[in-house]
Amino acid sequence: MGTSTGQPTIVSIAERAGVSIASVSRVLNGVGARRDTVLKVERAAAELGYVPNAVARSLKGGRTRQLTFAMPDIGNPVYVAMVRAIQTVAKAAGYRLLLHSTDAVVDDELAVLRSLGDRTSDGLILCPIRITDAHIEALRTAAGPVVVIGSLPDGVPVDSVRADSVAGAALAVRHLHDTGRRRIAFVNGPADTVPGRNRDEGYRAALADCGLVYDPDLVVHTDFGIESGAEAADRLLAEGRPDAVFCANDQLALGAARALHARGLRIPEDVAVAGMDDSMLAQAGWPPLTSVDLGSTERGRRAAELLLNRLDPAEPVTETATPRSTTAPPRLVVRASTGRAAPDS
Amino acid sequence: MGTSTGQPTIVSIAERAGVSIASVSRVLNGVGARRDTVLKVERAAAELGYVPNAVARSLKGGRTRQLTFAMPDIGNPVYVAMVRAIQTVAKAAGYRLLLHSTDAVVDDELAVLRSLGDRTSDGLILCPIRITDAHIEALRTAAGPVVVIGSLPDGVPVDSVRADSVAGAALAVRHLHDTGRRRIAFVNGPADTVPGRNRDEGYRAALADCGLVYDPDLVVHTDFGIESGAEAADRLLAEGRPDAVFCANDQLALGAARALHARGLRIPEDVAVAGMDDSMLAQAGWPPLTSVDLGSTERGRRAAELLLNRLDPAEPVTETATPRSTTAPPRLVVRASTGRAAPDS
DNA sequence: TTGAAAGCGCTAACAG
DNA sequence: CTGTTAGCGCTTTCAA
Repeated sequence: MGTSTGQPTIVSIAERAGVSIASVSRVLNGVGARRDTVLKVERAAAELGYVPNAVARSLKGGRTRQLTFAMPDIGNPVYVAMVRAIQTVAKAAGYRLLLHSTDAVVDDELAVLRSLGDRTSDGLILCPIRITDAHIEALRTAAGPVVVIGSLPDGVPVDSVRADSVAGAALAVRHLHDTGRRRIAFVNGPADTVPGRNRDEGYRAALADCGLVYDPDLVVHTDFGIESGAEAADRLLAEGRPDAVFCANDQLALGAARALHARGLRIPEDVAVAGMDDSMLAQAGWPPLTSVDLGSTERGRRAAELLLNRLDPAEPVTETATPRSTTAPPRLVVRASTGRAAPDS
Repeated sequence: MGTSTGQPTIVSIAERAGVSIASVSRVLNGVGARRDTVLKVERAAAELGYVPNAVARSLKGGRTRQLTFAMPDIGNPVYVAMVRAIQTVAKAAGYRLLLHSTDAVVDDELAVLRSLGDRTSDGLILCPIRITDAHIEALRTAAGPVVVIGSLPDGVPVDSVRADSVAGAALAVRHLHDTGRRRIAFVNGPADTVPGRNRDEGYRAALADCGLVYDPDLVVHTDFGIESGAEAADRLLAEGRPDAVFCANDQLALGAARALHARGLRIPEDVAVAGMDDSMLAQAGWPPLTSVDLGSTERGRRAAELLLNRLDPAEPVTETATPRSTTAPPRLVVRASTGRAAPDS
């Protein structure tokens, strides 16, 4: 029965070409071989429709040429931007991208970290929603290179890429002040997350900077999402009489805009609205949303580059290697939602 | 010097536990073993922090427990919805998800199909932008199970999941007619794609159904994207005086809405706007967009299920197996952008 | 119940 | 330049 069923392997090629499997391997990898050997092997491979088995290669070589990206929720435009950037860099370097949605479940994030040990991928980019002691421990003992998108405490030997949401929030608040707003409300995300705390810090700092006082009636913490933004804005409108609403992300801002529209308030004449992330959503609404770009794309790109760099044989991961950390600068993108206030206001 | 460096393997465990690697494997796989053997092995494994090497397992078992999803552009909310659904199903079944952005490049799609032969993943979900003869050929000779999200010609032995954009477009047009519109413009995507043709078909059929005549001045073909939608709407407004604009996806609709706002036209009082896909964008704008849900999530889910079913050892892929095809029913989601026309119009 | 050994498909060291 | 062979880490006969 000659050749057995199934996919062709180097053995089938060797048989067909009448050479050894070693020669097949050499030809296929472009290592030296006699002209007619090359020809025979190439012909046999083509006739058989041979495709090298990547799994066998990985086992032998110890590398899968796969990268893993784990983030809380692929439904969030911010993570989509990251995926896109990472995929682009990975593809260019000949790596495949493995996607993991953790649904913001801590145990899931830890499981992903541990699963680095199964050698399924050569490295991991992790975007945790929160960093617990368990995270730190898992990061210390990770079985392979990891890059974290987010803020890590000092002393954790892991590369990271950060957003500067303190500065970002400040950019937005100052811009609102510059365009004449004095009662700047703030719809923030959960208070117990790193980004939440940072944005709050930026908001307060910028207020002080502009000579405005912090008014608790003008601040709401909620979870992310359009509905939450609408509810939060409703509450603020009733209590605080703001002339601007600054939101911790674009979804919240879109929700706030909806609430304003529903009340017949004009944006930006009556109330200005600004968001954060400058996701694709910022341009979706009406009026287009002023937003602070925290560099999602840039962070994804840099994270992928850092990781690939660690995978580069020239720069092996050593316990003693100093962790590298870069911060993507925020950028204010001004659109119609924060035009000048109406003169009579 | 005793145990060598690197990750622990079954060999290190065997040494430590004082048993053979076969016993280690058995214990780790829950196959019968004496009580104290089990204990010894489990202790050694725990102490060493052993994680099974998935690559070696794959080589032995011939399955990677990975699925590949290839689509044109992860930036498009429709594909994000699919990724999300696929990831959920895959995760539940113990499969990882490999993501491939083809950037709508045909050669890239074909390369992905061919790469099925490298055994990197057990199956492929492909969402092609267009189906060429080369696609058909590659699908016929695919080295593993494939599910196509899109419309395949008869006779191609591949499972597929389709959207019914003909019926979907008709739903929207009839709804616009029902709410009193009579000059219903249509901003469609490229004419040379299957979805483009289908939507056009649905539009024409529904017009006829409603007793309206097809007016070329009310139809524009463009590519997808917010800007394109705005430009198209501008052109239509100048030439056709429509009282409704139906768009082939939500991005176009958002663009159209922007153009209307910019001209001071009210939505829906002066002009109604409807989109397609019912993506997250539909709820982002103001007013919230009426949109036809073509079942992106549903299609992703079904595609993943079909694929997993083919991977199930009980139902092996046979050349003679009849390809299965399901169609996700469209659903009209009515929101404020298509409220009744102003009585005086 | 256990151990020895074969083998998944490939690469690379070593002889010839 | 070419063939033989060992081995990547694991599962799975086959004997003992």
